[in-house]
Order: sequence, then structure tokens, then C-alpha cells
Amino acid sequence: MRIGQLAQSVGVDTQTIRFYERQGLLPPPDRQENGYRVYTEKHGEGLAFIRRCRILGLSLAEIHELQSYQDDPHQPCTAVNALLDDHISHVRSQITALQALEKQLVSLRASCNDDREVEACGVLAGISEGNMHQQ
Amino acid sequence: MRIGQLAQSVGVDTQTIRFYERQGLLPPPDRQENGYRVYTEKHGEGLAFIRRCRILGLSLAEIHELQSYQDDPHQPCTAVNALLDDHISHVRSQITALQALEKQLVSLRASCNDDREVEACGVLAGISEGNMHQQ
DNA sequence: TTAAAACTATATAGTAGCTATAAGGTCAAT
DNA sequence: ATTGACCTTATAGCTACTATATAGTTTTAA
Repeated sequence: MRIGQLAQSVGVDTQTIRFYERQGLLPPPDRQENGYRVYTEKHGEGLAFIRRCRILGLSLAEIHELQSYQDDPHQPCTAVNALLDDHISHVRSQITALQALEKQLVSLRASCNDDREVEACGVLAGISEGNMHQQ
Repeated sequence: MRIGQLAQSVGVDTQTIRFYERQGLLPPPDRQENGYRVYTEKHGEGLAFIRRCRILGLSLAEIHELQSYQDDPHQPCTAVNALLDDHISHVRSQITALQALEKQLVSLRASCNDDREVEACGVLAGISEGNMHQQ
């Protein structure tokens, strides 16, 4: 299996595969005589794993960490669960921050309507005057 | 007022101020004979405006756009409001996406406890097997 | 058979918004 | 005279790719 086929089967760009290889997330595959990379089923699974992790919002560093656990299958999986717990709290704090931001933006937006000149715009005035509530 | 004082008064790094200047968000200030930048009150207001916009999550491009409106104060402020509306929907869709992600992560986490080996870890299995629900 | 299309390779730069580092010039105080 | 705090520019680093340039290889079609 060459890089293009692997890419298509997982739904990523060939560049991304080479990028993961350089980052140490995918093991360097064997090469044909002409230098083309040759991939196996294992590579496909590894790549799919990376992609699913990315969809879950994990960073490449976190994925690397998960891979290191996979390489040591008889350890307790405490660290895996802890990584996920950390990620969940990270996502939750992002949600909280964005909800606060949304409130702030909505209240700013309410301070204007479309029938004014820029000079009298409530939105711009609100930002300029800095009457922004914390967090 | 020199760059260090401006930076301290607004609470940013001096590097950030030079960066905004290069990006065209802050007008190039006058220089002393020795080349040091000299800032006025206006620069302070401009910088504070940028920072408040950043806190609201606006991109530098959006800030640039707002500044272009400020330079034309007798236009109607429709575009300002539209920019904010767009930003609000952007924030809302981020929230929605993160909430879906949180659900997914929590359900993944529920598939394991700490008393297993990595080999049997429900979390890793969940990711590897790809039984991930869309969005 | 040959020429074009489609694939592969590497290296490099760009994206966003800074932050950090290096290497140097300036200024006030000791 | 030298230390320290400030200023200058230029450059690289961060994340996770994506795009571009340039070149070699394979496959397909005429």
C-alpha cells in the first residue's frame, strides 16, 4: 500500500501522513527501490487511531503519550484515564469561558442597532470605553 | 511615553506592541534621535482597544476591519453590528461543538475504570475500535 | 512509443498570535 | 568604567497542518 492509498482510505492528505511520520507519531515505513513508502495494515490502524484522537481534540503530544502506554500493555491504565479526565476538564473550562464570552458579546450587541453612524455605534463605544465585565 | 511604559500601562509585552505595529494595527509612532519609539495618549487608546477586542475573541483581521470603520465615522454602523453578529454565531457554534465533544469524551471515559491493564483499557479500546458517534 | 497525467519524493514557507532568543546600541547611576 | 535597565532589529519557535516548488517515477492513453 502506497501513501496515496493509505491517505484515501483514512481520509487524510498524504502530506499529513508524512508530517505524522516526521513528528514520530507514525513509524517510518519500508521503502520500495524507488524510495516510495510502503504501508501495512498496522500503519492504517495507527493512522486511524491518530485521526480519532484528533477528532476528540487531543493534541499530538497527548496522542504520543497514549501511544507510549500502548507500547507497554501490562501497565495499569490509570494514566490513560487521567489523561482523558484532564482533557475533559480542559474542554469543560473552554465551554465555560465561551459561554461567558457569549454573554458579554450579546450584551455588547444589545447596546446598538443598525440605524446609527459609526461615530455613535454602541458596540464600538462599548469596546472603546472598556465597560467590559470580567470573564 | 516609551514602549516599556506603554506596555506596562496596558499590560502587554513590548514585543506585542511592535508586533501590532508590524501588522498594521498600531500606527508607527515617532522616534527619538536614538531611534526609540515615542507614544502618545492616542496610541494608548488604540492599544487598549485592540486588547479589549482580543479579550472578546476577535481576530486581528476583524480588529483591522473595525479600525477601518472607525476611520470613516459617518458611515452607518451596520457592518460593525454584522461583524459582531458573525462573531457571536461563531462563538455559539464553538460552544455547540465543544458540548458534543464533552458528551463523547464522558461516554468514552465511562467505558473504563482505573483497575485495568492498558491492554484492556476501555478508553483505548473505544478509540481504537472507532465506535465513536458522529459530531 | 511517446507524451501526458497521476503519483511519489524532498525541502521550504505560510497560517494565527504571539513569545523567546540573540546580538547589539543607549542611558543613568555607581 | 561598568553595571543594569532600557531600547533596537532580526530570527526562530509554538500547533497542526496546508501549500508551494522542484524533481523523479509510474501509469495510462493516443
